[in-house]
Amino acid sequence: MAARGGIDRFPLIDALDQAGVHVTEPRRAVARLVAEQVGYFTANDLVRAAGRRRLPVGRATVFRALDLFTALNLVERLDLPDGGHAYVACDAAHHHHVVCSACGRSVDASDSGIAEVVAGIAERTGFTIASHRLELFGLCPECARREPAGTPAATIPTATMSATRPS
Amino acid sequence: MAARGGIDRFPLIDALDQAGVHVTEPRRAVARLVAEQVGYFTANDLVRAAGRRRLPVGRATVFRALDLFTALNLVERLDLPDGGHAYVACDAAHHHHVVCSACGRSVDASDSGIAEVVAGIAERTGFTIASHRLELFGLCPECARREPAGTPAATIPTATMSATRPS
DNA sequence: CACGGGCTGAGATCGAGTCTCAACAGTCCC
DNA sequence: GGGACTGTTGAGACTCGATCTCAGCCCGTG
Repeated sequence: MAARGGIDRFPLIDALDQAGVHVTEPRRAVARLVAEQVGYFTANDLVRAAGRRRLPVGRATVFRALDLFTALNLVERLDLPDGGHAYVACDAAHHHHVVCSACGRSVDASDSGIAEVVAGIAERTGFTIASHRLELFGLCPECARREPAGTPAATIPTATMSATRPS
Repeated sequence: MAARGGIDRFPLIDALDQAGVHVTEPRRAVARLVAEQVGYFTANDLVRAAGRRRLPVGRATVFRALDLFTALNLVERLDLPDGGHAYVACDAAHHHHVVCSACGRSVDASDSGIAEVVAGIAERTGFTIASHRLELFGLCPECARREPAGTPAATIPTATMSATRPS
């Protein structure tokens, strides 16, 4: 529930504009829904949310918009351990996410230092590394405080984050 | 199926044994199939392979066996860049995978250096990182030689990883 | 030998994501 | 101002990977 009720200008929408993509009403609606999500969300979450609020967006359009956002690096795709997929809104710059497996919140983490690790692995294996993905999961400060280590109360399945980027 | 003279013994099967799990014929069959795979494979690859060779394994059993193997860390689950899922057989020790996107071969890579990166991220974000996973995609030395950088892997022979999947 | 628990297979079912296609909207050109 | 064009949309059918159900079977145990 981020900035709501304001003019329809979100970073997301600005970015669409800048990317030379048509900013249509359905896309705006999806962008708004994305901006309101806390933590990660699935495509179906958006479809349901849109339906609940009678927004003018069809299911296919939600998927298309998410594809578009993903292509523009405005949202990042998560791979849940259960095989499903989810998304998180984020900056366009390449980075990784640390996902709280209790509340689902996701925080950006720069990948400082990983480049060297990747380079090292490339050298050792002889592979030409085209992209990498780093997945981190654990507990955010709040949840860690609420559930001292060891409490298996986490209801949300451990989400694994993946930011695949061409290197 | 090759070695028919004697009891089939694979590291996989030994591990099942040690884990106190029943080593049944279907599980043995799945283990054998897994051991025969080159590179990564999907659950469906195994199902098809089993069917092709008339092995006594049902679809559900393949999935169950893979779950079991995954739980025992005998097999690692990969999230392919295209959102699909695959598996690779591997050691139980923690490590990472470098996957060739042309031939599908997967090589283990020690995670030297990543621990520091993860620690740094944990410190910066305040998260308690429970686990991490790093996956690297690129070209193995052979494929890189065959397809010099820049050449789009138009004719991917075996496993396709980013484009279409054989139907 | 009888019993009980775990494992199995076949098929039904679920559900995420894709594809098709006609209709529509916004933009550009004349 | 009008017409044409291109890109977008929505509804729903469809695909296909994955899971669930459930009765039957097998193995180890007492």
